[in-house]
Amino acid sequence: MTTKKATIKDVAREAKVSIASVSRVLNGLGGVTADTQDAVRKAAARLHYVPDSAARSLITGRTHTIGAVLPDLYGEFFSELIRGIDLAARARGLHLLVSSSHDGVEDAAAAVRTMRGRVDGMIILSEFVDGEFLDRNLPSDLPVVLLDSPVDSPRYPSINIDNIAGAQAMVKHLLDVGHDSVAFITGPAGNYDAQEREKGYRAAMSASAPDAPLQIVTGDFTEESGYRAGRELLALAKRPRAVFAANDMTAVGCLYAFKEAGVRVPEDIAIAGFDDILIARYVTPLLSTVSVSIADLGKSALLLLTELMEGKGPQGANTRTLRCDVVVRESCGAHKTNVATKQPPALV
Amino acid sequence: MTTKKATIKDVAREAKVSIASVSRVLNGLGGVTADTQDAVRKAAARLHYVPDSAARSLITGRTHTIGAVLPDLYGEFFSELIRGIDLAARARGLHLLVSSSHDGVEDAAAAVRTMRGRVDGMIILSEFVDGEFLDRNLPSDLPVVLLDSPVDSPRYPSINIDNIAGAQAMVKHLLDVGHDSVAFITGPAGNYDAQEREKGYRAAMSASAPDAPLQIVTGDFTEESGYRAGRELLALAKRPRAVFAANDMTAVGCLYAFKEAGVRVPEDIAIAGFDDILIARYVTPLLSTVSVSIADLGKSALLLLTELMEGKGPQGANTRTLRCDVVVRESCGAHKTNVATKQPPALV
DNA sequence: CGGCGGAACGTAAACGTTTTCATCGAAACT
DNA sequence: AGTTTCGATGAAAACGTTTACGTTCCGCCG
Repeated sequence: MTTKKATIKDVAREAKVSIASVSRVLNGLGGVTADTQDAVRKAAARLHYVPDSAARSLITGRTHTIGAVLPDLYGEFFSELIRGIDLAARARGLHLLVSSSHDGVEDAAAAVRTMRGRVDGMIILSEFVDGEFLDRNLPSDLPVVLLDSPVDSPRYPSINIDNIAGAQAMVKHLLDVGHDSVAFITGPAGNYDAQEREKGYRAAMSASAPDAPLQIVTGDFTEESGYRAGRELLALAKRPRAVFAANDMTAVGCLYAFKEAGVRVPEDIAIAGFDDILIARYVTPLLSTVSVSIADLGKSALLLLTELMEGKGPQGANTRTLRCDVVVRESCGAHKTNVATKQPPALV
Repeated sequence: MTTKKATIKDVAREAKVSIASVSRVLNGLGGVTADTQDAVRKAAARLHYVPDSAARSLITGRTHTIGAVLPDLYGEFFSELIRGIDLAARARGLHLLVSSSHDGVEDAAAAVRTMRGRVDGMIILSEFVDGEFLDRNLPSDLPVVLLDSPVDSPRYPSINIDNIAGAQAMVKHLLDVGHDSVAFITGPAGNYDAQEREKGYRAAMSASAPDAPLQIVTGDFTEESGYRAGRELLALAKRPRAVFAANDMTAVGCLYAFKEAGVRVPEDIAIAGFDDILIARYVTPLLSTVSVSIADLGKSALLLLTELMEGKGPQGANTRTLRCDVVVRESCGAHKTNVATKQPPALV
């Protein structure tokens, strides 16, 4: 329809006012007669005027865009995380610039740097970033919120999942149900979440079953590693009564190993995971796990970021923690109270 | 570290040259002595200079950003789609601005409009858009690629999944295996994909089993609707030998309905779905389905978009179609000759 | 030796806004 | 009525780039 793109000058001419007045009207700054407002609005509509965001950014220094840096976009976790961020961002009129799939620290640095100047703030979830990394790659005045990061610096507030408490609660649950020995399948060596979950396992064991031996086999968050770990556990002289895996995919792999060997779950060995991925509701038996409200994580992150962007320093603690909940299904061998949990997640 | 943000002027002063030369060097335009180049590069590095993208966009009219408009970000499909787009975009040095979760046509229009001027091109997947919608909400010179859309306009090229062929192939497979009657569970009434898949079903039936009755029950892509549809099918006087569901979630719901009723799958009734979601590999029996390379869809879309952005009109047809493949697992009751080897190592 | 072409580089205009400042008239005090 | 105050408005500067256009200088050919 529009032949060329209309600028603020065109609108001013059309409305027979100055460009300053047009700007005032369109930004709702006040100090303009109702008549002028009307004239400007009409003219703008007539010309299909849309303010040029580049010019606006140039002079105001704000982009109304926030950046999300993630290690990947695939999988439930990131998918839902970014959805939570996007929803909260749109509610505030902010755009979302995403960047993912960083193979190494250099790749991540490049991603972060190219976002510089294009965003008003960033939400970063990456194993590669630490305080020094940020100091080096970002302007000191750019608000940043870290997700799921061990960094504890006053300059960079972070929001973490309460892995320790969640893991601890699940292991305690397994013990309470009557499983006197609980083994643990670890996650990748360097992974922060995995380390925290192991801490929770150790804490629960030493608190509730100080005499039971600690049985720990290594995994790496993949289903395959869970399968291997399952076979390893079966080969043990003294089999554990229950297994707590660092995440759900590992638990599922372990489950298949047991099934294959004819070991019944949960009658012979109980299994529990962490994350509450969708699959947990579709395997047989239904997988007990620890659930995290990932969308909430994204939303909280964006909220904190906007506070930062509005100049409010991080109020209160600079590290917030997100609660997680034990979800009892079938695989942990507890009484089958709530089977209704296999419903798909209709809405959030 | 840096006290203030350095501008091109600062670099020019530091290197004792003009800003024009700085620009030339940094953009690799040539016409500059090796000496000057060196001086500029050194100065820029010393000051941690990063060009202001807003100023650059203002004068060049390019943002090096592409926008992705999706109905949602949740679920495997969108998750992987956006990942494919992001990967391809980064490979070309383009940024990705996402916008999702549009409840209605007005919401979508607002999203599309606010992106105007912030992006060099857009990839749109939305049931709300048609040619008229785009004409109304977008500048006529903005390159756009439509995904999975019935719009067939020379101005707006689109990339579609070959739903018809995929559905047709799957239904033919079910018939070939020996199931003489195949029922169909539909998707949401207005959904384009769902309609195409139904067409495929009808085509296969009339081609390979013209005498068999068409048994069609309605669903809406949700697991619950599949469950209801399953019960409906069981109540039928003449039960079908096989069921083809418009998507995997529906198929899974149907599967549960059968299981609950003591009907064996695939011995009593075979089931097949569409999409090849992750869950298809975890239900019992393993779900046969039609797989689509979603990441490829995203990648193709971005490729086409970049061609458009570089001025090349849509070469060849303005509608491209992406192939899909029948994945034979257990639920369709075929002989387990070709158990695809791309499965996770779990259940064998 | 004079003019000429071209390479290297600088000056300044342009991009489309926001915002400060000045101007002007009218309303509101004394 | 004179002065002040204030609200509405416009002119112009500023934001940080890219780029068209000059300028300078050098080597080269006639």
